[in-house]
Amino acid sequence: MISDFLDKRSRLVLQAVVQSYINSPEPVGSRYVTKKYDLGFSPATIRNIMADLEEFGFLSQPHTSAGRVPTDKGYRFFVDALPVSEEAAGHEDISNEFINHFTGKLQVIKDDMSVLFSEVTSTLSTLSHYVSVALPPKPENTTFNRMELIKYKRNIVIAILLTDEGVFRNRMLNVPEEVTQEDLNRIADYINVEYAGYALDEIRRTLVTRMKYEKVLWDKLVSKAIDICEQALHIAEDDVFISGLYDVMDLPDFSDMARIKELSKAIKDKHMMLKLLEEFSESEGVKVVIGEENSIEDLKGLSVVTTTYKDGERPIGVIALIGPKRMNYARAISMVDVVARCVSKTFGS
Amino acid sequence: MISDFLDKRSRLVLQAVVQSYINSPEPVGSRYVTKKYDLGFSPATIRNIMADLEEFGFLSQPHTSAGRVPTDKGYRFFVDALPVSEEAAGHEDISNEFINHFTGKLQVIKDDMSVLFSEVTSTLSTLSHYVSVALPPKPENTTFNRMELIKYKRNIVIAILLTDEGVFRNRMLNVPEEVTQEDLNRIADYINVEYAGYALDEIRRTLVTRMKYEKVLWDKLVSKAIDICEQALHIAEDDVFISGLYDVMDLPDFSDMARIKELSKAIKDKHMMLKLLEEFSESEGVKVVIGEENSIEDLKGLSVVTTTYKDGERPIGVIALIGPKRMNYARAISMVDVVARCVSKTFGS
DNA sequence: TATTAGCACTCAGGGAGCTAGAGTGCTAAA
DNA sequence: TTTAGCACTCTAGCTCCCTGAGTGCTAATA
Repeated sequence: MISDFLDKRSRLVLQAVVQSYINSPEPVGSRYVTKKYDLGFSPATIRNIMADLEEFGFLSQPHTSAGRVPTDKGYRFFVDALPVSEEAAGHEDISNEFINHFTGKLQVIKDDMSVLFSEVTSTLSTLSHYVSVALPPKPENTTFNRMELIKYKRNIVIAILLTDEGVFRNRMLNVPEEVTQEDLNRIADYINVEYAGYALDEIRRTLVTRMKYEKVLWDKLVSKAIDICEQALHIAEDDVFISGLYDVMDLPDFSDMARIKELSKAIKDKHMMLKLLEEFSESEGVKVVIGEENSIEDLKGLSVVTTTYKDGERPIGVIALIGPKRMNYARAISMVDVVARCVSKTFGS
Repeated sequence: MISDFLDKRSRLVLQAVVQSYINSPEPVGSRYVTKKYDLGFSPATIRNIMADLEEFGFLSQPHTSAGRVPTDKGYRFFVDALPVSEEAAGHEDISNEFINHFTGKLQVIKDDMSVLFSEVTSTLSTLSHYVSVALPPKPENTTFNRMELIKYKRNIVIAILLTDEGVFRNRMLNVPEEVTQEDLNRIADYINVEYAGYALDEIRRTLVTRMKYEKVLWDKLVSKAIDICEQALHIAEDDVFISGLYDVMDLPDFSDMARIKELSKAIKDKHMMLKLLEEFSESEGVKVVIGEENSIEDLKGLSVVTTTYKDGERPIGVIALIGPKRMNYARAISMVDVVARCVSKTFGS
């Protein structure tokens, strides 16, 4: 445990330094700490403590005559020491009014996943000034409701996949010969009876073997219909919602091109984002990943705050904020948390 | 006509300067022109010509001892003087191989507008290194095919709007009382008979008055169904596809934060983009808008190259590239043109 | 008369040198 | 154990200066 190494005094100083650096990204000097945070020590004492903290790896100096800057380890300590109680965590600046308003807004657009999550990410990034990312419900947690096949033109069929969560996807299928709407109804009925109530990924597991039989029993159209299920089973890259590159440009951390380029490179690769968020798709509560702790190379200079939203008790998708390591963790955590709760409420109803 | 003012010599020099500045964004000196472009004159002569060109407003000097830089008027001359013949316009660097490959790719994904246009914009921005924007087919040019109403859960109905172009939109409707699938079929049949074959915007025009009657004749559900049509009639802001902010960061023109911020601000406002592109939605062929010619404030420092794609002969949507004023117009024009042709081909088939 | 060589002039950009100030570590005193 | 004092370090910003690229003008040239 970190607190084994650090006495109370050191912890206070460390927290003061991190807090100050989060407030404004300038190396923190000993004098500044004594002035701003009334710890009851002289600069000299603070200097000694800071030297110790540096030795332990919590702080570092950009150069000899500069103040101290937190290391990843320093941020980690700071985050772990944040008050965890629901209400104390900084929710106060996110009013109940907002929660009600936002939940109401989501309620209206909940039938369209893409609108819903665009709204979620854009709200989150506008409020936080960090980049926000969201993943729609995972197929593992999505239950097949039924499929509808509609004859569209001569040899084109539209297939619509419905799930209990309301997520649905549609595809156009080219069918070789002409089929009647009655045929289509029969095929859809067959599939619906077979698969209703299964989770999409359960279906996927049995799909490959089944398809061979189906192909024999029915015509090609059935296998095409099943194909759609298959397609709906994977979260596509397009399903990663990202917003806030513009908002982030206001932060001093991204005032030079190199950092912005780095960040946009990271979030441009939606596949990578997907991988990142999936790591956290099962976890409960808000998780914070700081700098080098990140498994993704391009994010090692940044921090990520993630949480899951739920359908009832089951986490079904992920919401995250990506910002500089010196991000306002308390605020980011509470924002992600509040928004996830709103989304959960929307799915619950 | 500009060529009235300028003799051949001046035009050659002007073109050389613009070309050179497009190749690399450094003020062009007289000596450089003589070295690089063999016009058969000494630097002194070039200097005289350049001084004239500056007087006419085609060139300007960042400061006295620097070379010349094109003004908007200079670019305009350059663009107008570009060879217009199809093949000479620089298509050679976009191979037939690419066209075939790309058209094939579009063919596969053409049933999903959002995938289609994401592909179009991302391809275009990756190839050109400029920001690319696209607008899906406009409702004026979209013909109502039919609507399907599917009972989903107890009091939720899914409505699906089909058009001849294959664009369709779906919405969930809350219905107050329980309705049967038969009811829904009857309602859909009614709407389909009434509106089949009309352009979506024609429907919109008659909608308001009709709705009052329908409401009396049928129940609320009908008006909800018509509501969906209404919703589908407008191009929503979400329907503007934009890509390439990352690609553009490699250009020296956007090597400082201010420019990038400006650009992202401009393209963040999708509503504005929509307005911009709609200006060109009826025009034939490729249009170029340079700097101050732009009606949108945030784009006055940039250039826009737009064209339309067609369904048969009718232009139905817009594709554009946004880049620095010193963009490679020849290349941008031919790229936009080629891609629009590919898209047109996809709609035609 | 049109072109060019020559020349004086201008100005941005970059490097050298300097200073101010913030911050440190160490030592010795409280 | 804490603190005051002090010498030391290093960056950021400033000025000064110089270089080089490029100009405009004038006079010579074809």
